Amino acid sequence: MARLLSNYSCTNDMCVSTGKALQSWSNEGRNCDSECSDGEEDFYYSEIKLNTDSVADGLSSLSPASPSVLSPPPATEHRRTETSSSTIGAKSESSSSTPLSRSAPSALYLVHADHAYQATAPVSIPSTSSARFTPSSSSSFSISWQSPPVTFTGAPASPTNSQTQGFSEQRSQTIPVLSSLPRASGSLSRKSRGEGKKCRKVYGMENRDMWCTACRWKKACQRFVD
DNA sequence: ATTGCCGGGAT
DNA sequence: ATCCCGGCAAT
Repeated sequence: MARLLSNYSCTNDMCVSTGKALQSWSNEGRNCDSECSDGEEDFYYSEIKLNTDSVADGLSSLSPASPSVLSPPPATEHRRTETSSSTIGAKSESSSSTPLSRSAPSALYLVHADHAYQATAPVSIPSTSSARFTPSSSSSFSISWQSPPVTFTGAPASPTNSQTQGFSEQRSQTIPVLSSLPRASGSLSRKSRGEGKKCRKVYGMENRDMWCTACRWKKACQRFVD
């Protein structure tokens, strides 16, 4: 984590802020929370689908120098561009959008991490894709997360086609179900506290910048609501 | 030891 | 209002 931070903030000289490296980092990560809180999931999901394919492709052909596929500038740009439009806009932009960033190890690492989470979390949702997207094969990359975040929320009635559906849709479906039936299962209701995995567990400490706002603030998680 | 989150503090 | 952490309970 330490190295991550150091790489992260000081990679470009945008860490002008004195000791607030960590903070600026987390903020920089994604600030579109107020507006994207809802579209957030959507955004992720779509990106994921796309990335999954890209990754797969990249893996199969994996050219030594094909960042265009593995680390699509748009994706990265998406997250950072807006943020910096106020003060460090010029700075960060120039440093992050320049070809240099692509060759910069830190940048690469960063991108990898991003993809890792993006690819893993959602990827584990579908059961079919996992067949060809085995963890072992992905290990060649840098993905090493826990598997399936999703789950039993709809376990009893899992058959729901929550595969192609939008994330938000899936949720709206899941919630009602959850509130209407599973609450009473005596055997299964043995979880008094941490119901499912929350942002922290799913994304991990190193990706703190993609937790839901509440989780970042140590408040009750609002993404994986119980 | 880790995780989720209340209560409270800082801006 | 936004952002974060100390510290606790539950695990």
